[in-house]
Amino acid sequence: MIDQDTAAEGCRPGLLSAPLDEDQAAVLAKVFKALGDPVRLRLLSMIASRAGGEVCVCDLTPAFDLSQPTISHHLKLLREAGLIASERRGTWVYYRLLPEMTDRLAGILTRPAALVVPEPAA
Amino acid sequence: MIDQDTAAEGCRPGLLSAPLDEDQAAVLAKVFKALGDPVRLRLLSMIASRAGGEVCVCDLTPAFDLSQPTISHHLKLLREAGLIASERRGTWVYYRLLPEMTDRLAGILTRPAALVVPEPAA
DNA sequence: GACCTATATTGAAATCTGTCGATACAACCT
DNA sequence: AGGTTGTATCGACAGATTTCAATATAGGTC
Repeated sequence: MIDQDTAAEGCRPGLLSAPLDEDQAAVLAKVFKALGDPVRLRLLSMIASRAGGEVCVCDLTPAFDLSQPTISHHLKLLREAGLIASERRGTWVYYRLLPEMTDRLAGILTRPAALVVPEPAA
Repeated sequence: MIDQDTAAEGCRPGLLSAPLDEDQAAVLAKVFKALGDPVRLRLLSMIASRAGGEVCVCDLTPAFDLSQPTISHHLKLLREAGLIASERRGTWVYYRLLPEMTDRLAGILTRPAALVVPEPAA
């Protein structure tokens, strides 16, 4: 499980403005690795784009040509990466996006404004 | 090598607004997989944050406790993911960021504005 | 309790990935 | 041409990842 507060310490300069140290790189790599699989990307997008903000596992599993344990495994990896959270209600388990993590990744991949236009204005 | 134009087709709704289809997921997963390694993340951030926009491989290799072929392999994966490009000048090879790809990823991970505040304003 | 359904965990097989040493290639310099 | 240096490719190996079938667990119903 990835600690939300250490995934990109403090001021978070981002990937693109300063070299990452080894610890930052190790934590970030786990999150990107979780995104580095087509099944998990589709699961995440199905969860994130669902209107109510929640999806039942029972709606996710049949969308793939994969066994139920395999889907469960991928969901676990997304959960351990801090990208989604789950809640059991009765027999069913519902997953929802943790937007803090995707927001953080988006920020990390965003160029500092000063670098977007490399030409000095004259 | 990932084609820049198919990495996220046309209007690019992003991960978070609509379910990805299998093809989009496969292409995107390759890019995220390239980011899913601490060595490659550090390489990318060293390249992206370098003032002149370019880094010589000869400056990258000694920054790691890894063999020269290993660094070369990681650079190749980042290149094939469309994240960086290389140019040979004389004996040395220089790598630079392709900001189109990181921009695209940042966009894909950014929530549509309508979803940022899920509470309707009353 | 016994039974059923939904989800998670376990254990094993096949494949993929990160790493290295050895070697090839490219460009420069005598 | 021959030698030296920087970078890429090859082949091999250890460890990780993806997947499944089998089983376990949680919660519901009868």
